[in-house]
Amino acid sequence: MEKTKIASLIERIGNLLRSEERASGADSGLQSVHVQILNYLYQCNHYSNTPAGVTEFIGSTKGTTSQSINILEKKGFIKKYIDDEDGRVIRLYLTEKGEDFIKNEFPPTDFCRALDTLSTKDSDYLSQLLTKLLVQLQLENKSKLFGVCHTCNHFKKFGLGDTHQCGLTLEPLSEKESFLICREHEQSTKKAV
Amino acid sequence: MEKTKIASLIERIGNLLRSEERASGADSGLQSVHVQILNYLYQCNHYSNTPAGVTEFIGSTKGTTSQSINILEKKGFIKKYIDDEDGRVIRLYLTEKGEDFIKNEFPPTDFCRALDTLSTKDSDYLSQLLTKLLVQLQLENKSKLFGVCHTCNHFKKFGLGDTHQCGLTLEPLSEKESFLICREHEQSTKKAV
DNA sequence: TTTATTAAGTATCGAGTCGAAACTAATATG
DNA sequence: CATATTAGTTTCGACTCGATACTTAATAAA
Repeated sequence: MEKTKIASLIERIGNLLRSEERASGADSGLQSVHVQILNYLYQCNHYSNTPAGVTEFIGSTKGTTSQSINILEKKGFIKKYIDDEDGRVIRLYLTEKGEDFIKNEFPPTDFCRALDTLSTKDSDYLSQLLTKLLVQLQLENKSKLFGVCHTCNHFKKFGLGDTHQCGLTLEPLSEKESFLICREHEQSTKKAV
Repeated sequence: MEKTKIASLIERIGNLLRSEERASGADSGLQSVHVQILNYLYQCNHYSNTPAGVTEFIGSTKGTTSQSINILEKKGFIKKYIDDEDGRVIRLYLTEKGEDFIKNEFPPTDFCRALDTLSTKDSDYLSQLLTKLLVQLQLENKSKLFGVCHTCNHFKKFGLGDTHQCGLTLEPLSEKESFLICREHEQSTKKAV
C-alpha cells in the first residue's frame, strides 16, 4: 500500500530529523520543538510572530507553547514585546543568539548531506510534491494554511519593485517580506473572503 | 534555500501526522509514538520484532522504548515472549486488538484523503524520492538501514515461488516475508559483509 | 455605559516522552 | 573460568502534551 509507505517514510525521516535537532540543541539545553519554534520565528512574517501563530504552526496547544516560549526566553533565544495596537497580543522576536543558532544549526548537517546526494531536479520535485501534499493536508485538517505571501490570495502586486500590498491588512509589503510565512495565508486558487 | 524548505515541510507534515495519530489513539489512551510502534511491529519481519529493533527504528533510547512497550502490553495491544534461542531477546507480537487498531487507524484518514488528491504518478514519485532520501539519511546517520528483504544484499532468490533465503541467517524466507522490514538490511548496491 | 462575549495568553495538573546513567541477566570471547 | 558484550529494565529530572481553569484586553450587544 503506497499510502502506508509514504506515511511511514515521512514519519521516519521526521524522527531522524528530530533526533538530529535534539542533538544539535542539546548543548544549549534545547529540545527539538524549541528548534522548530526558532525556525518558524526566523521564517514567519510580522503578522505571524505570536504565540498563537507558533501554536497553530507546531500543531500543539496554547498551554504547551506558552511553556516552550518561556524556556526559550529564559535561555535568551527570543524576546517578548506587547503589541502596540492590541494589548493582548505578544510579539516574539529572535535575539542575536537565537538568530545565530538557527542559521548555524538548521537544517541539521546530516540531513543537508543526504539532500545533497539528490539531483537538483529531484530535490525541486520533492519540494513541490511535499508542498502539494501539505496544502491538501492543511485543507483536510481545517488547520490554518500557512504559506508565503507571494502565493496568497490577499497578496497584491503593484507593478515593479517594492510596491506590494496585503489585501487583508492593506499594509505595504516589502519584496523580502512577501516571501515569508504568514498565518493568514489563503491559497491563491481559492476565492477570497 | 531549498534544503531549509524541504526540512520544514517534512517537519510540518510530520507534525500534522503525529497530531492525527494522537487524536486517533486518544480513545485507547495511546500516544503517537505508540501508534508508530504498532505500525512498525505490523510491518517488520521476524528478525526485527524486538525492543532493540523498535528503538533503532523510532530513533529513541532503550529506556524510553522499554516504557512505551510496557504501556502497550498493559493495554493489551502487544504480547512479549522470550526468544527460544537467546534468553536475553524478547519477541514482540501484536495481539488481535493491536492488529485491528493499526489496520483501522493507520494511516490517519485526513492524511489518506490528502494523498488521494495526488495523481498516481505523483504519489509514486514522492514515495521513491522519500525512499532515496531516507536511505541516504540513514547512511549519514550511521543508523541501521531498515529496508525490505527483497532489496537486501543478504537476500537470495532461488528460482520460482517461495524458495527465497536470507544469506545472513541462512533461513528460508517466504514470498510474503521478503517484503517486510528488516533491521539487518543492507542496501543491495553495497558490498556484503 | 454597562454587560456579555470573544480572543490572547498564562498557570497548573497528571500521564507520558526523552536522554542519561546505573542496573540485571544471558551470551560470547579469550 | 574470568571478562566483555549484548538485551532489556529501572529510575531520575527536565520537558511535552492535552485539558482545564484562569487573567486580561478588545469587541459586540443591551
